[in-house]
Amino acid sequence: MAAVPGVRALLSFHQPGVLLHSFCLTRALLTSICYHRRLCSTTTKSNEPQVNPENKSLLENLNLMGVDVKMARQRQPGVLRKVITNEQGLARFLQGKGASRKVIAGIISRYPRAITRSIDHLEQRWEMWRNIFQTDAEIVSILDRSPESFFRSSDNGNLEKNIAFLTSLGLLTKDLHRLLTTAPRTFSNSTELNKQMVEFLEDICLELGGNNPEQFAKTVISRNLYILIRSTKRVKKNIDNLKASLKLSDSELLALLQGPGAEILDLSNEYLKNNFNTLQKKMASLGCHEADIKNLIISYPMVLYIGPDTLSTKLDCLLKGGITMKQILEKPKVLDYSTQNIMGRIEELQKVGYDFQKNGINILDSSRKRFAAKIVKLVAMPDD
DNA sequence: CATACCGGGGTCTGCCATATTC
DNA sequence: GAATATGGCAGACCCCGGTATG
Repeated sequence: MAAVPGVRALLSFHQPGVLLHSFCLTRALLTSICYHRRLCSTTTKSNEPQVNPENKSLLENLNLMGVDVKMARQRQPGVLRKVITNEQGLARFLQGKGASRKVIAGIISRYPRAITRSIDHLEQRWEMWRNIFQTDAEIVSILDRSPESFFRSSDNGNLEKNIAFLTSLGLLTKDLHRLLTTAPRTFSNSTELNKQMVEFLEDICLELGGNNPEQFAKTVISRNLYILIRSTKRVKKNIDNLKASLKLSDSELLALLQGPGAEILDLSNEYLKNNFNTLQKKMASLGCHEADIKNLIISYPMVLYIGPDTLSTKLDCLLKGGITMKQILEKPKVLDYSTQNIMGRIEELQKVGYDFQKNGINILDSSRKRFAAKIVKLVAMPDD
């Protein structure tokens, strides 16, 4: 089917003609001279070309396709020196899936090795992705977003094993869909690597006295879709740090990890530690006790996800609006909303004379729709 | 009926370093 | 020994609504 035009394109664009050949020699010579000039102080070796020349017809081809060749060269220089490539086939293939010229050019610019994949390979891989996605368009949008996720591995067998493995964990198609959408790299990991993370999570569960490690791993993964593209080293360090800095018991930690705590496990170690320290300082300066900090983090670990600056301005914004730290500690979910959103709401509420002390702050933790509806009512009946 | 509680959902790559393969 | 394959890293929230409850 599509393989035929692919092959034709391949042939028509890479005929090793005489002109091309002589160019290659010149190019090779120049490259070799440059190479030696740069390294002459340390090298006194042969005059054979050390680096193959770039494939001129390939470069022309890519230029015609609108590929950013400079970018491609910077990322994967070796690809541009290959004699046989499949850029035309790839382009046709992707076009057939609904990708625009611009998207295709962007894909090749950012991940040049894509043009080394055969049509058969592409079709097979696409089919496997299509088992999880409803439409080609969804896949195209992910390739546009992150070409590397799709093209980095040439091992379709491994992809198949990954899908089988993830399914065997009890993840449903719906979960796989979310996983592949959010963290497509997971599927290009070696199955071994994914297994390591799952086993690591299961071990953690057992160490902490849990009795359903499989369920634990599954829960953590579906709560934090990035887990599988992080190193076990990183996740382990975060868990250790949380345990130590919060002085958690095993069962407390277990509950935290399979609960809302899963969401912060993939953060970089330094970032998480740093956020913890700033939060601690900030809260201490606001008169909170150590227990308050622990409670806050256990009930709302996402507070550690928020960067120091954001968190600081957000808290200040709430306090300035007449809300107390005690209220925030009781309803930490208000911190979920953007500072801008909170600020706007506080302003609107002040206009209608809303009393946070009397009515609480739950109103800040509601959807736009609900908030707007509430405001309408408050305007109509400002007293109650 | 309004609100409080609670859980779910979207989204997140592009680069560098090292290992492996050809 | 090059090109490829794979692992790892830093980066850094916000929003919605079903449903129990009172």
